[in-house]
Amino acid sequence: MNLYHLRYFVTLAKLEHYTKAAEELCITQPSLSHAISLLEKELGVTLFQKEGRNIVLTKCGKIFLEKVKESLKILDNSILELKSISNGEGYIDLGFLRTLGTNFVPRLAKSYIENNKDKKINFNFHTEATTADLVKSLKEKKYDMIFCSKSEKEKNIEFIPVSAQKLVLIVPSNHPLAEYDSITLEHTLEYPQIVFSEKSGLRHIVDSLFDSIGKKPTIAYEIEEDQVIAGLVSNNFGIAIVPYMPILKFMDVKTIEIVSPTWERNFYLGILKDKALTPIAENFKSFVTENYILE
Amino acid sequence: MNLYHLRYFVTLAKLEHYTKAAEELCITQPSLSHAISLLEKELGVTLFQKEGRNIVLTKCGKIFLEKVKESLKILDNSILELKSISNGEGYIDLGFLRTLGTNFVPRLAKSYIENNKDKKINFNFHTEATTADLVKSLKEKKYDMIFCSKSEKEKNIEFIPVSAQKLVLIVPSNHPLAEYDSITLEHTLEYPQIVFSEKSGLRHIVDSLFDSIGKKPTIAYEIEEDQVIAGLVSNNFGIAIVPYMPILKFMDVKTIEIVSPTWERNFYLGILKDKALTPIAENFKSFVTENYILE
DNA sequence: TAAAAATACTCCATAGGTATTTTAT
DNA sequence: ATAAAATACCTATGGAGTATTTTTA
Repeated sequence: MNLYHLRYFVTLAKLEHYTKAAEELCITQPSLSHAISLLEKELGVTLFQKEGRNIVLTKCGKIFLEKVKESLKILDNSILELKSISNGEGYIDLGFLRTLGTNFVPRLAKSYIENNKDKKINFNFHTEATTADLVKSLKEKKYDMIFCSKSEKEKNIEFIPVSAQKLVLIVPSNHPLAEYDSITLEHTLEYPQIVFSEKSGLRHIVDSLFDSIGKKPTIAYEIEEDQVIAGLVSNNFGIAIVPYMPILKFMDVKTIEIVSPTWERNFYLGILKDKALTPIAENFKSFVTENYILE
Repeated sequence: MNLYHLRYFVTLAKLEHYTKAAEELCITQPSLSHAISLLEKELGVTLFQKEGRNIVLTKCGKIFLEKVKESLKILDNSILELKSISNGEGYIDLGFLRTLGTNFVPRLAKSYIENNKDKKINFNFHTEATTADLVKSLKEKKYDMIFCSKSEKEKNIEFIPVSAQKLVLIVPSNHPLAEYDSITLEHTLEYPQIVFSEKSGLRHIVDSLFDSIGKKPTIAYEIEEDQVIAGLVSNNFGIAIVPYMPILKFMDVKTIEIVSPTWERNFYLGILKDKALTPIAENFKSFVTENYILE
């Protein structure tokens, strides 16, 4: 038996005519005749019988036809899928730190999809709390690649620097601090602050920065979303310490660099060195390395 | 691509080891290696990658594996089914007159199944009201064969005589009529009779027999089941006219031939002359022709 | 007699084999 | 040094072709 023979069978069953089927299959009538008789011999049943000078499917032929069609359909769909994958379509399993999920990753994915509008591309987004967790999952092949911090000890993961995330102070544009371009954390203490809610990983980071200078800010509001915080700041609800994000340029807030204590978080694209990437993952990697912007 | 290649792929995916997989497949390692690389070339993606000195499935390999397994399972099951059919297993689509469904067909089918206990055999029973209907369906290939009356005009149907069904009178063994071996319908009139209920096709037949002599019997009971009628007769509830059936020999009733008016119904096994029968249908035909009993 | 399928044979593509090299532990 | 896979090359099976015969409307 042979895949071609099965396809011959399906076509012959459809047309119930050797000469026409052979023509459609681009083979000769005797070849088709021979192929089908081999199939019948192997199965031990007759699939077609003569009726006058034509042929018709037998009962066994009908039983077989149903299943062969079903089986070939699954196979052919899968082949098509793989061919589309080889053409750079398909999906990427992307793992990343939750903190990158609000801004960096969505923007990057959107931009990649827009740069490949002709292709069917999907992302499966997976977030985890720590780089260690991400690295573990990456090694288990759960993800094609991850966005995370650098882990020096992982020798078989390639870490490509992608983006540095800094903390900045944002204040309303009419605020007394708005005249500064840089500032120390100490100077923020006299104004009520809008901070990230306890749920956010960033809350912990900002808290420990204040701990490092042995002070606590006055909390005006606790909010989850960074953009909402920026919105409140621009409307005079307080000042806030947030990760730098491009959208701040377009909002009515003053963005001020924090010079002491400094905090900077560098992010990397992590890929298993010896793992064969799918074409789409390879493309995405190229896209990221060619377009990564250290803001 | 090739069915063998797909099977090679599944085995290799299972073992993730060329040498072992080649051994299990009874081919050499380079042949397997070559076959898989052909498959990869055709699909345009890599299915396996080296990991140390061994190999593992890639993401594409996993996607493909699922579908190939699914597809081959359907195909292999169907091949097995056809092989079992070629071995005389499977099912027979049997059409017959409703009147034969109470006795003749069930007994015959049961007997055939018992004669082929080693094989998985099933009957799909289909009843229709008239021989004309059955013949129509047979020609439409709805049935493998039918049990019906003879239709002389159907030249491309083979009618094999199978069983002649006669009407007989049954009376309790201590009944006055029990001394006779044959009788006319006229002589039954003076005793109350157990007759088939209106639902039964036989009621109509018996009624028209009485019509032909211009009389009506005294009805004691109306019953659907022929065996129940025989049971009532043996227990002195009345006498009855029923089709002859072998079980009467083993019941406490006297069976008396009706000599006037006579009624006999001959049944035939009808098979399309130019239709290829499945092995099981062929077997069943032989069984019927070798064992048909004209009682 | 003409249309269709089956049969007989011939040939070449390719699946699979043998020998060897490359790669990684 | 050894286990594993890849590569190069060769052989032979069987799938498909050509020519012809058989079947039936």
